[in-house]
Amino acid sequence: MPELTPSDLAFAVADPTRLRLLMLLHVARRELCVCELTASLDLDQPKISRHLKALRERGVLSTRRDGQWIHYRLDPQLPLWAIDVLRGFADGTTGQTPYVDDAARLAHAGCAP
Amino acid sequence: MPELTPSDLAFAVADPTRLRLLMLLHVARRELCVCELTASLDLDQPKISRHLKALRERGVLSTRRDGQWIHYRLDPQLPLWAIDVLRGFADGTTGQTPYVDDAARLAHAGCAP
DNA sequence: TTTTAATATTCGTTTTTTCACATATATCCC
DNA sequence: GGGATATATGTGAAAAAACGAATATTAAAA
Repeated sequence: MPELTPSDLAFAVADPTRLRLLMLLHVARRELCVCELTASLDLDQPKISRHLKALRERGVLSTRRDGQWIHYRLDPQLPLWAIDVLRGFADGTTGQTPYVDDAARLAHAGCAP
Repeated sequence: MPELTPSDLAFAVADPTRLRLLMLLHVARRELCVCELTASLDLDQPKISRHLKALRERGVLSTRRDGQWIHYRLDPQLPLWAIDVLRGFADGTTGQTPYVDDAARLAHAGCAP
């Protein structure tokens, strides 16, 4: 587990797709599988997987395997300052496009185990 | 003045030099001129100016001309969520390299008007 | 054991971003 | 006006990042 640096988190949020993933995981307040994330953002699966890998490698997300599903969540060991940063971004994105629509699609995504 | 979006702020912090500039302005809690910023980060002036321009164009920083000096500060109209994000990053960088050294050099930078 | 579903990775390309270096602008002071 | 200081910008080249499409891996189910 690499130590999370501010630059790591900055890189994490700098890409639009990664920011959407993080905001969705933050507002959902639970782990989500790749198919839920793919359905919510309405993007192709390899693209989602590649960004998830970048987030996991830098220690922002952690995973749990459950059969053929892999569940992603915000790393439970995130330092407090990182949680504060994510909450700040969440405040800035509430009510905005495309984050609202992502959350709406998640509510109807019927692919989880 | 463009509206600051979360993606704008994410881009702002994503580059190491820009993050150092923002952290320095945040901890200094006052406007700083380009020569102070250049001396504190110990980087060449065109590089600093270029990053400052990017930050100003996206609404993160604002400027005040004072003769031949141009003073940069965190835009006083930053939304609350953006201030929270910057404070989070500031918490994550306190005591770390190179941010500590930047602040130390600022204390001895004798170039301001 | 073949098939199906979920997820990950490889590869070559394109786009984006950053950089160094030179030069330009602007202001002040003489 | 001419020199000195502070700051900004123009220009390619180099580096980094993201991409689409095809394919590989893994586990469950039939």
